[in-house]
Amino acid sequence: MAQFIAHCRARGLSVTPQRLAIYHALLTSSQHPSAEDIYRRIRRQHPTISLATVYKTLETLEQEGFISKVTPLHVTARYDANRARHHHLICVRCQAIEDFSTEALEHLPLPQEVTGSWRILDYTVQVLGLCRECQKKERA
Amino acid sequence: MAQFIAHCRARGLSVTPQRLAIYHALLTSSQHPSAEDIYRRIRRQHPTISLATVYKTLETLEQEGFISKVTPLHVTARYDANRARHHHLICVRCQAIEDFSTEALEHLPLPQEVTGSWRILDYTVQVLGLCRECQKKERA
DNA sequence: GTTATTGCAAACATTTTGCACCAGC
DNA sequence: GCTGGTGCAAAATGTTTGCAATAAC
Repeated sequence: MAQFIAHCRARGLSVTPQRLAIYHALLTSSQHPSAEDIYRRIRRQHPTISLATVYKTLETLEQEGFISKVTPLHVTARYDANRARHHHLICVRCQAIEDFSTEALEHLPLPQEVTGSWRILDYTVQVLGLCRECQKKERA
Repeated sequence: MAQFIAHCRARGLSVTPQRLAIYHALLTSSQHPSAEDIYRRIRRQHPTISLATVYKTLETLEQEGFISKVTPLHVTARYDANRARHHHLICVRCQAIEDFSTEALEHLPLPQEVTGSWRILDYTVQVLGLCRECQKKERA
């Protein structure tokens, strides 16, 4: 948390009670809360905080590399009729999704602690990166 | 497509032009369209179709196992302050998300065709399954 | 004092629902 | 004819934006 404050100072970001509370809520939660979850939790200490502030702060924290969205895709659902196991390349810039599949990822070694308690139905690898087009645009 | 029709008949699902068009649009698209994309594409042939029908049909197709959502998480964004590489166990029943990490998944062998054209920034494995609690409830 | 942040309200986008009409079986 | 599907409109949900008041620096 001291490191967080130092980082904010260094980057010219105000250190506000709201910002600290939001970051603290995320740090001390193991349940991948939604913006709404965080909002409800924080409201006890900060009764006037607004959901919009939570969203804005989460965006800032993500830009600064402190947190990440667990749903890296754009919010809108995307559908797929490809029924074979395959993985996704997701362009972080233009949101394009490309399939790939490879024998090398057919039988991932999931640890015993996972297979012991969960019943596994399926898995996919989500690779984040820049597609060929967006690499060009980044250089421009 | 013939197999699709046969499956619908066997399951007591009506074979409607709209349903066929939606499934066809998905089959012949490699770009993981959204509901809106499908809607716009189909409207040329079916000018009276509604977006609600597209959504309802997509849900049916998913239940029947013909398609899947590329965003398997619930629509709301979930956040994470864990900065180390880790993977997600997602319960398909209660939406819980649990982290796990293992040395075995630290350096996944991505194929040359991927690393050759995309600039890879990160990846995570998304495992879908039933958590311990929901396994119990399923049996009940 | 200046700049960034907050909190409100309103807008926006996506998805779901209720219901009357219609089509498939 | 019965059942399930469609299409419309309205509601619900999640997220973003504009802006004036306020707090951090």
